[in-house]
Amino acid sequence: MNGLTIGKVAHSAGLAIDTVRYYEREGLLEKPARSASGYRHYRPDVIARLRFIRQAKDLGFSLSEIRELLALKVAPGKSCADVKARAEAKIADVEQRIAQLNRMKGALSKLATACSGRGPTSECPILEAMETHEIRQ
Amino acid sequence: MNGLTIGKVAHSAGLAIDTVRYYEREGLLEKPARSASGYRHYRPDVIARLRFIRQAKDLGFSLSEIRELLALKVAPGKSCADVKARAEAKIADVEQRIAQLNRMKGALSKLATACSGRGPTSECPILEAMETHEIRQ
DNA sequence: CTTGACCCTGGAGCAAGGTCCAGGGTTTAT
DNA sequence: ATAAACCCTGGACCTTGCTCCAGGGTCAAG
Repeated sequence: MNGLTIGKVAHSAGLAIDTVRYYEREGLLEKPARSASGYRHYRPDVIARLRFIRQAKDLGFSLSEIRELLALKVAPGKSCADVKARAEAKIADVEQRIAQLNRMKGALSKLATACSGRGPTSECPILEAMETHEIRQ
Repeated sequence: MNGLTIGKVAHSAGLAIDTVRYYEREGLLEKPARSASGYRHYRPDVIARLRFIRQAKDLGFSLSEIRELLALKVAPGKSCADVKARAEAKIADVEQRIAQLNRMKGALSKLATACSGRGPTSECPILEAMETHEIRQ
């Protein structure tokens, strides 16, 4: 057995083996080939996929949102307009998140510089950010 | 009873009443005043606080991270350098997230324009983003 | 040819973050 | 003065996203 076993891909992606099997069950990963003895055998590109999943999760996407992101691909020929529309919706969502994070960053910077300054600063500048716009509808 | 009851603040923040009580138990919200009959009675600024919590959660912060963010305030006089250091650490984290999201956005844009073009596009351009850098340590 | 490191399945268990009663008071509109 | 709409507490229950066995094969090194 000289290929990519589950232990190897899990390790390269920084995940537990059980997590990889869990993602397979949840449909985030397609079922891999099996060796004669039943061992899972992966193609090298699943590692990138697993890393993507991990990072998207850290960014606050749920597994079903990630499933949708991964499903967005140009299946040559059909439903092209549909793919485009969905991609654009995701882009809008991502932009909202970025905007929120920028507001939060602004508040944090204000807080960080408040110390050096002298005047009284607002009790909790964090709350001044994020006042407008919503995420996820 | 003409003040802000739990139902009113929950509704204005877009949360369920039970969730507001839950946040109180978890220490994200300080205990409000009570009416003679035991009803919670809030000051108007909790609404901003609740909205902040909701949005930070949507951005992928856990309740304990949010608790830390809310605790960052200039307590006049002491531990100022400490507050500053913690704020700067949060800023770095936020910047990482923004960078990740920008990469994801780039991949999505590529995907959205791929349709209009003609050449064969990579099977799943999403995976090309996010290749580098980690979030949360 | 055995010992240790891996892999398999199925299912229980767990932490976070809510959500939902039951059972019982309070307020307000009519 | 009574129904409808709220609020209270305490505790059970639920969904997500893992994580951890038990019980049993497989593979590589010495």
